[in-house]
Amino acid sequence: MTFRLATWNVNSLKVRLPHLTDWLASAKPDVACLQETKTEDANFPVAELQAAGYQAVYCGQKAYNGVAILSRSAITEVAHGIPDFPDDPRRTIAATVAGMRIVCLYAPNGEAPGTQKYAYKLRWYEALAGWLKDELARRPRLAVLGDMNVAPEDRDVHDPKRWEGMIHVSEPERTALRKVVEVGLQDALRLFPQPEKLFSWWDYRLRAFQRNWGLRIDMILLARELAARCTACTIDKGPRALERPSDHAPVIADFK
DNA sequence: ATGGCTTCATAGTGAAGA
Repeated sequence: MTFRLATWNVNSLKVRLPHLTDWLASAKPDVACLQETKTEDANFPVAELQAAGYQAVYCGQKAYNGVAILSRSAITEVAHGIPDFPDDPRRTIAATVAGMRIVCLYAPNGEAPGTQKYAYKLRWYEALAGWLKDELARRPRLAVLGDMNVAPEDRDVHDPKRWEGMIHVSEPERTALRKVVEVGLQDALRLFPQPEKLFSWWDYRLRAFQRNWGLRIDMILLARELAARCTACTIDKGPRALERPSDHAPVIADFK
């Protein structure tokens, strides 16, 4: 039996619903984690996704943030927020699907080094690492998917010199992400040989997508047991090339 | 490349994203 996990920052579920349902029909993920739904729970498109074959758990708000987990099979043990972290909870949702613990994340943007939002991003990451360490100890079949808002290495940046020290690339952010990975996770994309210049986000401006001026900030992180079963990890640039796209592309991982 | 979109909340523009 094979299994497909995916993550996609849709940048407004309302605007992107046609792209999402088309993509679900073609990519056929068993589980899809969504970020930046920007949708209050009362307005979540439950019926449309049900018609597409997916049940959903979600936690959203008006205008900003919002996360969801879609699944073809039953979703249980839903949890919101990072335990013991006094934060608005609409950046994380976790659930159990098919014996796997799925954590869906929308990491803070951070604005720029030196700002309050940047300090909050680093605090959020520290709390995340603590939570995931406990989660992994309790649930070894752990998969963490989402928009991490950090490009982990220079090869994940189209122009590292240009981006040096900037938001998404600064050393404190990279250290913060590395501490999350080091609780016992592996970056699924790097389990396999990949082409160079592989990104998951491109600025809306300046025809950045056409020029492949991007960053790899969306990822799938796997506990050892799941990494051992992972057969492929790819970034699906298809939806980014459509009219009125999300600025992010989906990341997909396959399992045997 | 030094911002030149896009979204949302609004009812003019401004905030925020990355």
